[in-house]
Amino acid sequence: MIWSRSLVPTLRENPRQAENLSHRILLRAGFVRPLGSGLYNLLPFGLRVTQKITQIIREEMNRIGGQEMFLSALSPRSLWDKSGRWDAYGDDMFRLRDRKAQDMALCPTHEEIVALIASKELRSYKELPQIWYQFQTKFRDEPRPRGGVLRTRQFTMKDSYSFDLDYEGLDRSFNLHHEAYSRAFTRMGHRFFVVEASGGLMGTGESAEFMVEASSGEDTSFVCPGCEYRANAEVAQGKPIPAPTLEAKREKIHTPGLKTVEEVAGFLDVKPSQLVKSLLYMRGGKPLLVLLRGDYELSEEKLKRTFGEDIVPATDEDARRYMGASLGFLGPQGIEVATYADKSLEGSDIYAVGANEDDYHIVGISLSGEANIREYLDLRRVRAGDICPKCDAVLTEKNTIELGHIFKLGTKYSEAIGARVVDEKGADRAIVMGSYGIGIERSMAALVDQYYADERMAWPVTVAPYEVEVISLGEAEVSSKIYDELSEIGVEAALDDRDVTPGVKFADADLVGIPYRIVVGPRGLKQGKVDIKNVATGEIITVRKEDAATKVRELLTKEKKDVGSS
RNA sequence: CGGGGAGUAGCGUAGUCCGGUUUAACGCGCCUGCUUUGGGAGCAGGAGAUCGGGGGUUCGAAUCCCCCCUCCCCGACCA
Repeated sequence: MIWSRSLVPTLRENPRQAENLSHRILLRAGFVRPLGSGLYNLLPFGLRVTQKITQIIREEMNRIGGQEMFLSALSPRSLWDKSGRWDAYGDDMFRLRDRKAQDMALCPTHEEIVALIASKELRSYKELPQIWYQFQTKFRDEPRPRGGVLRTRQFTMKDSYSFDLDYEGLDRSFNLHHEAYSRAFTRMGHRFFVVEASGGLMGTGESAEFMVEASSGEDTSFVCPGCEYRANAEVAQGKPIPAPTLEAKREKIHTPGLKTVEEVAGFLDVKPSQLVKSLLYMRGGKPLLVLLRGDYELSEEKLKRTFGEDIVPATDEDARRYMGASLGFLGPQGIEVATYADKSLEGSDIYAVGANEDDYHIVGISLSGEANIREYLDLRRVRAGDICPKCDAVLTEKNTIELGHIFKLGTKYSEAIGARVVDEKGADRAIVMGSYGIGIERSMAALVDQYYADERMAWPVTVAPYEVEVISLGEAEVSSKIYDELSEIGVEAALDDRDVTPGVKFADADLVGIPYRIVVGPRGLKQGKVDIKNVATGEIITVRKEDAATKVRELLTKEKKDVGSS
């Protein structure tokens, strides 16, 4: 790569719209350019990094027997009607109409497509298991794209799908993906960890996410410092922080207009943890009351997983009809409504609650005495400070970027689309599926978060846009000779031959992050020598100019081996 | 969708509150020439803007009023 003839549009200043680190650096280094909200163009350097990421994943997918395909990004509505996702996807799906007025979707994912292929092409259990994968542009009309390339409306995904006869087979395919992902992310240089996760729109099977800690991360993970427990905030469990027991006689108190936990607790002079939040929901036309300790938040995700997707918050009218009071003054006593409590309330019995009468609360009520609780469930969102569910350490909260997600689907899509095979007894069975995804551009951004330090980037050698950059300080002849030698021995080199001052070249090199640097300048050449710098460590070695190329290759070979084995 | 912020030359900004001395300014970048070259060079000259769009008020609008669009951040939402 000859710099003077290439497009590497670095920026001297921070672009106004870029607030988070990885976005700012990718922009300034000339890797990406925005096109619209959640839309990006990958420029040459950005493309090279994503191609290397892609190739690593491809190798690891092939290693577990994955077969690469390339599926259509455009698909007819009928397929999505079969799975119910034409409706379920809502506004997140890009839809369009063809010239014959047929509804089409720009695929946000490809379960339906692969299930269709399976339904047409797979007949017998003897053809299983199969793993199919692809690198594809996905389209999702996200409500709020953010973080540059971290969450976009069009992005590249490695998605794969496994097809097994039974759930034991699915476990094997799932584990194979777990291994492939671990190897792939390790080779890319990610310092990742794996968390328990939830499936969201995909379904309800077991799933795990591969996370990287990052300041700009938009996911929250809880990590136990004492054991191996790691979970996405959506599913994380924890033992509540113990709350002091409320010492109070039962008393009804006038609390006009006070609805929030802070207002009520402050007025009643109790701790938020001594208050019960009574949250009314409606499911299938029937009311359902959820009780929660005042200092915790409900997890909508857990609520839906426990009671079903159709559960919705009650309106004020619902509250009046079933509870006899407005939202904000509800309590668990003296009512007929089905009541469930979060486990955070188990630690104590006496609490302050809404009186089920507008503008009144009751202090000192006994849940065991007056509330008809059907079951104690895990319904709250865990907080930093909660106790690990598996040991006694205190959980810590981390901002994370989700690199990949592996997910046990089961037969949801194979049933819907009719992907079936006969088993060894000749009986017809729905194929058991799994689905697995890695966001490619996001993986690049996450690496910036991990490897940008001290005002400079240093990509891991396995994914760097180029392996070594030759900086010519007015020494065109020697520089291009070294560059040619590097190219000949198979090292990916960039030659900065521009007619600009040294400062500009060094500044751009710091942004672009090529991990090795050969500086060819008059100072060293007096002794016939050049400098080789390892950008990440800052270590500089001086070698004879004739030896520069082979020395760099040697360093690279060693480092690549280290990355692969770590 | 709720809340906040921002659109002025390729980029970063000032000017906007309080309309007119601004032919819309400054830095960087860009072009030409000379000098310079181990961390974002110096001098001289030059090009580049219908001030996000539309409408209105006014003798006069980047500046005031109305409508619209776009982008960013927080939240809701989200394989």
